[in-house]
Amino acid sequence: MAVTLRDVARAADVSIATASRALAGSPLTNHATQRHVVQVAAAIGYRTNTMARALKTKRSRLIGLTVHNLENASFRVLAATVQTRMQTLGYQVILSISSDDAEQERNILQTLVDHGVDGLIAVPTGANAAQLLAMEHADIPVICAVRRVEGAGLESVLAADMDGAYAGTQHLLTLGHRRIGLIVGPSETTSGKERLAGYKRAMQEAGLSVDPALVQAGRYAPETGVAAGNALLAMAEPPTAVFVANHESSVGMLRVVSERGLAVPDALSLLFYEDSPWFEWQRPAISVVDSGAVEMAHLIVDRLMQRLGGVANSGREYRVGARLIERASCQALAAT
Amino acid sequence: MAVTLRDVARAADVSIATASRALAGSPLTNHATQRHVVQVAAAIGYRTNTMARALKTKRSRLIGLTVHNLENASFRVLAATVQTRMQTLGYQVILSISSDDAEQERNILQTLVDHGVDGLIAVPTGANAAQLLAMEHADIPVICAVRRVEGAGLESVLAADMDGAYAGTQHLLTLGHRRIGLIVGPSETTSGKERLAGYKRAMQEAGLSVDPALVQAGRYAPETGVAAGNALLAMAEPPTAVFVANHESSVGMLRVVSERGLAVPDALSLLFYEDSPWFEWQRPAISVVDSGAVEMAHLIVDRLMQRLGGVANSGREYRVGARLIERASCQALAAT
DNA sequence: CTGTTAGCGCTTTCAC
DNA sequence: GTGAAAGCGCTAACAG
Repeated sequence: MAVTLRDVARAADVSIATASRALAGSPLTNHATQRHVVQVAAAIGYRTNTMARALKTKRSRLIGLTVHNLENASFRVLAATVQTRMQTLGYQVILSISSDDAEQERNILQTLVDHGVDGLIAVPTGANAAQLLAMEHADIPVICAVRRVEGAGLESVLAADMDGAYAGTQHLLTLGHRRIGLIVGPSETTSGKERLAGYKRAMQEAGLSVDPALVQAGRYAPETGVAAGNALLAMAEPPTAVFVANHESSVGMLRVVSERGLAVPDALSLLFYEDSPWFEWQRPAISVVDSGAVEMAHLIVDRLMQRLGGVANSGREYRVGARLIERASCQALAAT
Repeated sequence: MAVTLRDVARAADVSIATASRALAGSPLTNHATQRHVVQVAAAIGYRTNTMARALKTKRSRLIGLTVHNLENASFRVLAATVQTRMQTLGYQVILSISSDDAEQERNILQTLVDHGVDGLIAVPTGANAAQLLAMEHADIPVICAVRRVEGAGLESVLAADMDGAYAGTQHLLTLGHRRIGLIVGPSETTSGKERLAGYKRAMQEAGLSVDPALVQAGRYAPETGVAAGNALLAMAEPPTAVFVANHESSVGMLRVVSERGLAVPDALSLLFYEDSPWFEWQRPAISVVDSGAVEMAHLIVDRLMQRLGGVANSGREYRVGARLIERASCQALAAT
């Protein structure tokens, strides 16, 4: 059997209550006994039983983290960063993968509540607003990450997708490009919608009309990249630059470019979205609009810690600014 | 306050013990009362408090999972697969990232024990054998994944790296290649050592001597790929095929090939290790020796469930066979 | 088959 | 400042 507080108390010749206080560093303890107890505890290898403590205090020092998957770079970085930081803050994270499925998410949330998590960081599917709200109501702070839950008043930290797409498009515009292809996510998704809006805004501000044939929306998958890329490059008057604002389809686009033997950036400028180690090592290295997954993760942890510390739900939405990383895949359009 | 077993008992007009049994589906319960209790419990929204149960039963239905990072494809797949399957089996997973650091691993293991995990799946650093053994001793089964802990007698499921490298090399040999470059991991790592051994065995069986200049060992990082790739291709008599058995350096090698303008597979055959979506979408699609991360993950879960079910530690080492996936990057060497 | 009872190991009033 | 005692919500003997 493991050594319990009772053993510590006995060994230190104090009451179990005093032992508890001493270990908790309570201010109502004699400094000398305090040190003594701590020392004895260490000597006999005492470890406080988290289950017992959780049962008593209703604080498990566990937090839940749900993501759609671990393949997407943002989610992966989120998972790694959140777990690493929470660990140093004395919390453990229970990871769950929802596959962006509402039903699965529902089960996960229930289980997480059952396990008494103190807080939740969720990349939500968007479909379980009521349940998320119930958690908040049960004093379990929830922070939405990357995606938002419409009208639930939950704190969320998101990427500044509209600004990012705007900045990316503008970069291409500044380089002299006029026919700029866009490959983007489905318009049902927030990021798909917002990135498209950013692109349109930049185009319009530049006095350009948006050619519908130039914007290709599709699932976040490599296949989208090849279909959209081919559609774009097969046009009678193809774009001189393509902005792939759909991370997963980047590979697909890369394949199309290689199959068509197009030289980047001479024959075609390429700009991707969300950085990945691959892009930097690619030849030519790919310029990207990075959405700041690491920074988002940090902000998320900061927000959760505030909430865990007792700060009320601000219901606020935070945005982490995108950043343009110029590498070698975009070139000024040669003057005609 | 949440609804407790006491509330269920009261509402169903039975004792708290009977309620407990009924909910647990104990065979010592009248079928009618059983159903009644279950029904009442559902009606009033009862959820068993896992902390209380854990305190009593010493079973938390939590398992620990430690990986070096989430970037490596094998670890990532392991994490995703393990969590998904364990969830369906009624367990939650506490994820921890060790960064392949012995000290961090030590802290993590301690914390996991403190949280009362029922079992552990670890990609070990190899440095904390004693602690892992102590866990086994404390009736917490541990399964080592991907890496082994030397002489600890822990159950491990590993990739068949020697066989994989052998098969890969042989594939190239069969294609007529004689000068085959190898980029491999550090010889301090099991996989580095074993893959090198597999390569050597294949070469020797083919009656070829191993040219030391043809084998380049280095860290699992892109940089290794460019350094090693350049070293190989700058040789007076460069290899006609390169086997990159160091996953992380694949990108680096790809860059070198592209910078040198080498046509794959015409001028150089390329074979990678551990599959990644990128390889399939690359043009030409890259052939790989896949180490079967998904299969490993499943076997790991199976083993852990056995152990959790009471089966004793077999101390056995399992190997999941590698599989050659032929795509378009390897070509028969043109007859001279 | 069901109820009573005794804790699991800890925190936290409440007295002293 | 310290101790005694009362549970947190649950399971598991032990009786009946």
